[in-house]
Amino acid sequence: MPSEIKHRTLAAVVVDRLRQEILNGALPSGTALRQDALAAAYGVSRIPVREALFQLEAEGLLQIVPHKGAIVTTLSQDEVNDVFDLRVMLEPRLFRRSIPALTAQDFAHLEQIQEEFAQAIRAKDLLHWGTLNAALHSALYARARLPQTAVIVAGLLQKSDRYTRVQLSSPAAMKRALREHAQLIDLCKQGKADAACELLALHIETVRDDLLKLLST
Amino acid sequence: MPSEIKHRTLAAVVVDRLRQEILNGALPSGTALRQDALAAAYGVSRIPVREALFQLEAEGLLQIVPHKGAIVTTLSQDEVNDVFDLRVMLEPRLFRRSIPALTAQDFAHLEQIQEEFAQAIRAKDLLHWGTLNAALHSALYARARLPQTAVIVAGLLQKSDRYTRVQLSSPAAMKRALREHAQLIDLCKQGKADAACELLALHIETVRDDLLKLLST
DNA sequence: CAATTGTATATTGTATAAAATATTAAAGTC
DNA sequence: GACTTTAATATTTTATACAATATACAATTG
Repeated sequence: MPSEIKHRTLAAVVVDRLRQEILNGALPSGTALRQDALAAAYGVSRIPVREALFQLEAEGLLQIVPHKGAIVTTLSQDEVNDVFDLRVMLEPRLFRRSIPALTAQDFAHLEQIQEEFAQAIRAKDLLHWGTLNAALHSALYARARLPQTAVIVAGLLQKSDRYTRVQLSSPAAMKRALREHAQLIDLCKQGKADAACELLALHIETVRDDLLKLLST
Repeated sequence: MPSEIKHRTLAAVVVDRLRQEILNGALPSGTALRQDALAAAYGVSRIPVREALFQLEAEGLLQIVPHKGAIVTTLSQDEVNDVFDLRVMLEPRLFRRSIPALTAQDFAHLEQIQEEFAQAIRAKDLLHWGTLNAALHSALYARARLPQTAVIVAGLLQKSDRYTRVQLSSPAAMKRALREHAQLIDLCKQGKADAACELLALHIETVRDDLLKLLST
């Protein structure tokens, strides 16, 4: 049964696969997840499936009702607004503390993500686009040394990702994000923290507005 | 089985009891939790214990290392600062949206918590003090209709509670909190949102400063 | 003697099976 | 016919048993 080389726990493997399917939209909002079916699909018993479900509930992707089951959650328009408002508040705070401490290695990492980003756009690979977007934002905040905030923002990025990757497939929007990310990195290198943070807030609000425009139609 | 009146799932019962013990300080930071021992102590099998551990890890109270075990986490002084900074940013936002929508029933609930609060102070019952403090803050934000923020703040309140209830046992600090809570409720009733939010931020910062003073000595 | 390798033990991770609970359908009563 | 009760079924929850992994320590080798 062990198909992979890595010795991670099965529960962790199931978490990753289930999360991927939810974020992809393969398991849309409202889908009821039956432990038996998931266990059979992944070729494991129900114990690691249960543990995966609990973790994903903690991440906010599912809601578990005792003795009834797990369903994939949905975010209302108000909740989407809430998520992006929080991002506008929290991400610049991380960014400002991170900028002066970013190393050459960090910038190399950022450039690498940007490269993959551009490739994903060329290949119209919108599945990975969301993940890369979250990775780039996280990389910008790598040196913030605010672990509590970082964990919260990582969760918000994931929730955003779930919507942007499904809705925001327009090449124009993706290219604009790429351009703005490049500007953010440039401003970092120049140490222009104020301008960078201001642009970051605008960047997040731009994505939010694009998303809300699509959701309202 | 020391089961309660209601038949919740055993995992949920274990979660509550373990969390209580961690917040109380009965299980101090760094304590290694062995599944077998916990199962024996609570008279259940290891399955609900495991699920409880996973949930508490998601809450940030434990860290689980695969195949090694779970240990009770600790918060550095920087992390405590981070938590309180987040509270200062997020709680007034909830408060402002909640104030105009608070009902007479909400105020009755607040008064009730205040009464229990005062009783806890008189009885020097500092174990419940932290829980009541979190309950009162949450009640202030009951009508904010920002579910994502509410979940995050609830987590922050719990993390704060873990420290304030152990360290901040001074009757003077508790009485000051009681007085400031009363002022907050009064300002709400008068609809003075700006003043209320300003006082709330000061209130949180006051608790933070008291706590840091104790931690530094 | 230092380092490494092998073995014993303890602990966690997973599978299988039994118990508890909710849902559905049918039967009976008014 | 509508409503309640009750049996049947499906699903979740928990317990027990087994497998995998890590840790500690002894044994071996250079």
